[in-house]
Amino acid sequence: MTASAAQTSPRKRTGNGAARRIDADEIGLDGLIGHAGYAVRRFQIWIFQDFIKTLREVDIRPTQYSVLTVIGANPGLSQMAVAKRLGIERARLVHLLDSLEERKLLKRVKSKSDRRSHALHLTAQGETALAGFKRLAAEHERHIEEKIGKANRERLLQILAGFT
Amino acid sequence: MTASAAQTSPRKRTGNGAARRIDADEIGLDGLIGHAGYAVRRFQIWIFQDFIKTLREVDIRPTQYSVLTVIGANPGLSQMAVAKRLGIERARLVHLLDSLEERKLLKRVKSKSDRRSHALHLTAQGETALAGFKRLAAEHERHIEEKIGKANRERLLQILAGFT
DNA sequence: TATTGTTATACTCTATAACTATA
DNA sequence: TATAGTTATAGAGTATAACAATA
Repeated sequence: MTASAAQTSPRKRTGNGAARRIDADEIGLDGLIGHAGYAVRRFQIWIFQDFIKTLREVDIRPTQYSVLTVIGANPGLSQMAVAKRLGIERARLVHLLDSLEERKLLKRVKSKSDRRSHALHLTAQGETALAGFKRLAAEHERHIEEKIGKANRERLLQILAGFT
Repeated sequence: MTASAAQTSPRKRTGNGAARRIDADEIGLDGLIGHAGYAVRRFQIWIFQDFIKTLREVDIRPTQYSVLTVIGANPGLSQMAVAKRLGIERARLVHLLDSLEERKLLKRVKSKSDRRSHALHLTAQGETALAGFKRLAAEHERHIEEKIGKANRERLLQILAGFT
């Protein structure tokens, strides 16, 4: 990690030293270089944008995908359990589930053992749809591989395994 | 950082098999494991929370820090240039600058060469304050090292260097 | 015509608090 | 009492569109 991030780009000579237009790639980041948080944030934005674009045809966003995947793998989970596992506020999960339920991808079933809670299940339609979402998500992962390299993606997953 | 994040927790025996309470760390993520986006997003949330906590005493958030750092390293930048460089919407930057200007950390100076634009500068007070913010930010980076290891943090920065 | 800074609107997400029905 | 789900609200943050001043 060196101190300067400035990629060289052709200097524009305008004849007016003071007013020269400065391109974004000429601007130094100074202390921001070497900040893991900044790099991770920019990378995360890139990843989400690619995910959203790749799954646009099915109108599924990253959080919706994570909710469906976890319920698919653990049928009968309560809303609290899903919220805790994914780090989503339970108040926010209510709305996420509302929209997924309206789209007939999952259903809330009254729990018999604890009548306060709902058991969450994918519908048959939801199971089928999720399989399609997963194929598109795999395509998205390949985009990441193309961007940073297969080995780097693997290494990244190893480094961050503790945060899942 | 091992492959499994599950901390073992005492199983709760209720005598009611069907209704047993499921702890968050018992829930499988299925397809989410192996998704770079999910791991990166969780990591990014952890980093931002630690940054906000570490710089709470000076009331500076990650985006504010990045704006001050870039202006400090490139005095006289226009709002458009800062917005482009950091990937912030120019409409959003207006409000960010408003609050930083109210706090006397920076000032907008009318550009003489292009009277549409403002040249951004730190105030003397802003320079001094930024030095303190940088010390706290460095402390935050050490937290990351403690969390994932020094070598892994370095490797991460290398992998993501292209996104800054 | 195009660009800079600004204002405004809508939608996503986070963070809380409070309410209800249960436990 | 405490918990699960819900509703509501406020503040970030993102995404747009439109406007005035200026290029």
